[in-house]
Amino acid sequence: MNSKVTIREVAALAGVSVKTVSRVLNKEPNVRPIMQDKVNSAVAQLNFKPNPQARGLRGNKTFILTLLYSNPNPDYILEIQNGAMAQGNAEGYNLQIFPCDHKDENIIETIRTFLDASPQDGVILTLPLSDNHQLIELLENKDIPYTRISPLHSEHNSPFVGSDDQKAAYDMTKYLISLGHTDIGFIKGHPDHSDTDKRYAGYKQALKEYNIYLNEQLIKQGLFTFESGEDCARQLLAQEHKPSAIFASNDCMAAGVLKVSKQLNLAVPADLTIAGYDDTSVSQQVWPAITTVKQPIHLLGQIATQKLICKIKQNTWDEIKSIFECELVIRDSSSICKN
Amino acid sequence: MNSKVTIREVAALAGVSVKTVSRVLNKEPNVRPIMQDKVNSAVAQLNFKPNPQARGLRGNKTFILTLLYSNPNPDYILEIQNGAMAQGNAEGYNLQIFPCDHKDENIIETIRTFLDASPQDGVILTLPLSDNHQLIELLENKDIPYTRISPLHSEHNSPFVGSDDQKAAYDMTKYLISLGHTDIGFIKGHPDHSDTDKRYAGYKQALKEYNIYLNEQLIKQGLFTFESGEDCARQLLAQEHKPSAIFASNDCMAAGVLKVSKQLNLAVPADLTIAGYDDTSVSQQVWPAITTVKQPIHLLGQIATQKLICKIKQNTWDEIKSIFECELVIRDSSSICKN
DNA sequence: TTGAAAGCGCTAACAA
DNA sequence: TTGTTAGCGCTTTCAA
Repeated sequence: MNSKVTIREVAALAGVSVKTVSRVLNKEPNVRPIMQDKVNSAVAQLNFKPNPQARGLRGNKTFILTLLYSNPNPDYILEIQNGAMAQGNAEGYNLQIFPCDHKDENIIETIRTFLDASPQDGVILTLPLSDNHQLIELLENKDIPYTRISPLHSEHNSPFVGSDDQKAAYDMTKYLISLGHTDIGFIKGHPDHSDTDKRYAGYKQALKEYNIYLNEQLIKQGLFTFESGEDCARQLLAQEHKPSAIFASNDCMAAGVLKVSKQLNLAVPADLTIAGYDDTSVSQQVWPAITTVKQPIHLLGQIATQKLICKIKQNTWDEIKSIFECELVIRDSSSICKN
Repeated sequence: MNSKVTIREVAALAGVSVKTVSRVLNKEPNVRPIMQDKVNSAVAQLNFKPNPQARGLRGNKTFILTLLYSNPNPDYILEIQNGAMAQGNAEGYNLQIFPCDHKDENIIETIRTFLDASPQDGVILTLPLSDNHQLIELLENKDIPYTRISPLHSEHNSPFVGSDDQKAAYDMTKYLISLGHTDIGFIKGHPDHSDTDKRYAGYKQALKEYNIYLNEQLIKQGLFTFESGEDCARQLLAQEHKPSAIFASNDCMAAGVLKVSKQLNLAVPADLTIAGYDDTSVSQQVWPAITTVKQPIHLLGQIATQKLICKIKQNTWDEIKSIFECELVIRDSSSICKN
């Protein structure tokens, strides 16, 4: 399927041995500049592209990275994917995907089969797979390099990236407090996602800092789905002591809150301030648009990939972890508390 | 990175030649069942997985399919991707992705470079790339098998899949007419997408069938974006002769229409019926939820992949094209015309 | 600094 | 029906 030019033809045209061509291609030392020029011009003239399969076969490399995901949020995944692709491509790697279902009991076996059948140089894990211990053990046992995006803990000295969810949730809560809200409902995310705890921690931290009593009645357990957002909102708004603001752990759930508010004839933001998390398209496309937190998702995908490639090549020293700041995106669903 | 067991070890354990192992692995004829059993048990015992790279190098195959996309709709892409993955995986192929930007002037060069550097067995094209003639020529010249999803025309006898957009838009328009609407605004999609024309044709077809005059004032050119939906809605609703229903060519734009209606204090669906297209998450997460058209996206990805693999293997005869029906998803944004 | 030859794991061609 | 041998395109010995 690829161009038919081989290293032998390049060598012939350049008047050198194949090994010299190989050396130039791989930027190995100990080649005289004159030779390099000869080779480079032959390469250019023939439009030669080394065959990655052959390279891989010999060197046990594939130049393929795999993104493993099991996440219902397409905006998130696609942005991670694009970030990973951008970085990988820049460094000569291609990106393979493997969608899986983290609720599947046999997920580990499925992934094991996949890994056995599809050689790759490394794997990128997204939530909630980043926190799957069995999966991590599998990768460790198989000695496959991997990076994780937004895991809860560091493990086995493997590189990871994340965004400072706790700080972002803290900032958002502080922002809501600055608007005069003190009865701030909070909808937690899915218990399987480590993000859930970090966001909740940020919320608590802000309340504590401002000496606001943590009212358990205002905390509801969501599942990151629209429906769970609705349910929690109904519970929160049915209580005697209603919150004047609700901070949902993601945009989907915030959209659910918005729907319920409208059904209950609560004006947003006049009667109820709503905040979400993730800055997904839905947060912009509802009305009023939802105030939210924007994670640097593209960057997470990019840096995760960079770290992975570093680990694969083992040739440059790299920080094991990188945590990035999020930013608040203030939209129309939040305003000063009228009480 | 893969298991270290080679075909030679299997041959040794089974007491046969490597070629016989190879024959069994590839299900070639002319091997006695006794031999097959020997080989199979040795394979199982050693947990042998043939190395795809080596296989590929010899047979000039990679068992990798590439999904080329340049589409701002993450819900759509991810669903295509999952469908393609499901099918590919079932047939022993892996899926690689290559996101690109169809507005980039150098897109063809970018793709050419990618194709040269990354061997693959075939390529899947999504809109709007499915209609890019230069790209198709490139693939034809390089003799790389490809399938296209939802292209406007058939070309070079290459397989494609699509959904019957015209019929779906026709059905939706008919449904709106059945509710008593006659002044039905229509917001077209991006002119670069072939879907745009098909959906518009369906709209016109229904009007014609019901002898409803096609009022050019009610037709607006959108761009598939939320903002363009807003703009078109503002134009439509500022006119003296307002539509009682608006059919937007996708959900994003329909969400824009919904926003504008609310800003203009028009109740939906009481004062204005809204319909979208695509059944993306936003259509479910706004309130009221938007009546829309659901394409069998997963299936499109799946069948496109199936056809591609057929073409690669050239061993089974397969219909060059498959067109699937869409279904209407009636939600809360549509109701009987009160006039 | 350069090159010849061996071989990565597999399959195609040919021979037995 | 089965096995032997060559070689896919590249990189890695190891020798010059």
